[in-house]
Amino acid sequence: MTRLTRDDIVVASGKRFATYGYHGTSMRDLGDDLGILGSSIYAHVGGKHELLVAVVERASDLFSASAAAAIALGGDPDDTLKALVAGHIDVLVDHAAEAKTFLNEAWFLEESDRLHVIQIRNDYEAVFRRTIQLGVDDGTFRRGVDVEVASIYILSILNAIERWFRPNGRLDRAELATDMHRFIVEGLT
Amino acid sequence: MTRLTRDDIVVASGKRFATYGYHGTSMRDLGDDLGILGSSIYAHVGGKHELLVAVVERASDLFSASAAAAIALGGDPDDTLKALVAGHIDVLVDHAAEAKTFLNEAWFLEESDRLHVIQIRNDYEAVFRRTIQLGVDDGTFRRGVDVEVASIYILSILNAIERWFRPNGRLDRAELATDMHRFIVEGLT
DNA sequence: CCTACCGATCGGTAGG
DNA sequence: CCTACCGATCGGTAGG
Repeated sequence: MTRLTRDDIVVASGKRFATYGYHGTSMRDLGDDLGILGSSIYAHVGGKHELLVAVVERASDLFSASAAAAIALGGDPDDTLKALVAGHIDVLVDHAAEAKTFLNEAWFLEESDRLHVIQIRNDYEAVFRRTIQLGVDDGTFRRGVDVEVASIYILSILNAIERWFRPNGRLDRAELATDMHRFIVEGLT
Repeated sequence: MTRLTRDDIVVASGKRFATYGYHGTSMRDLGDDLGILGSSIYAHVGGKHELLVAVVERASDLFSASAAAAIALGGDPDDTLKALVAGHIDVLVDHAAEAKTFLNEAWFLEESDRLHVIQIRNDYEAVFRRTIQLGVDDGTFRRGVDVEVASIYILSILNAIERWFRPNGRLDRAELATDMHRFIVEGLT
């Protein structure tokens, strides 16, 4: 047994926060997961809230990087949309705990940290909005689409993945991305 | 000041649970909201978990009633879908606290209550699945739609409403229902 | 519904 | 990272 790093503790925090919530997790619970005492965690971090900040920050970095990568790919608006959908799924599947904590527990951050997260989420959503707007402008998507609301619908479908998708289920992530993109573009008809 | 009823306490619990979560709510917080002591709540209920059960039960009754009403309306699958969407929006808007608690905190119910809620959610989702399947069968919706996944997408969009929709915002609930139905049926194109 | 509590657990600290 | 704690708060109860 080698010594734990701050990273180990942040990873374990993410798992606990994702499953039981920030308020449903005690420092002693966390210590149990790590094989140390709850009080020993304070050798690595200043407090419980700092762990929430660290977990949420990881997730927001991943989402931001995904959006940047989708833009960097180039292509028409529909290509960008495809990349945004696949990238979002990747983050949710590969970093489920951090993403769940980001989506569900960020509300419990202290004021300034919470505002910062809202800012990052808004920047991320703006990439979706701009992509759809470009698609409406060039005729890829239909005129009259409410760009703002459509972006929310798309992100709603994407974010809900953490509530039902299991990597070893009937669909793999590539099939999910394809099916979801088709639903977003064509709907039920 | 007249005496409080059990109902008053359940309503206040829903609001607290929706905003701060079950674990983020103490009996003393609840008492403060109601103008009584936390310990006085035990004159009306057996325990904190009982309040969560009561709040979640209200929401599940409302969702079940909405699905039953949509079915009772009759009409073709697309009419039923419209009614399901509008009914779900009504529950989320008119009973926001209970619905949020149902969607986000039911996980913290005790085993048997949690399984019961999962059963009710599954029955509710089954109404969506059957409606879409009927639409695929009669040609209203396209062949090849993954009925199970499409139902999840639709419910994802619907459930996320509690995270962004404000009744006094740019859209009213009728506009939202119309826009959402169109997005579900036609997508972006 | 309040008074007056209870034991358990919470986040966190001093010192090693 | 542990020992040995701390004050605060938790869900809950007995008795009125």
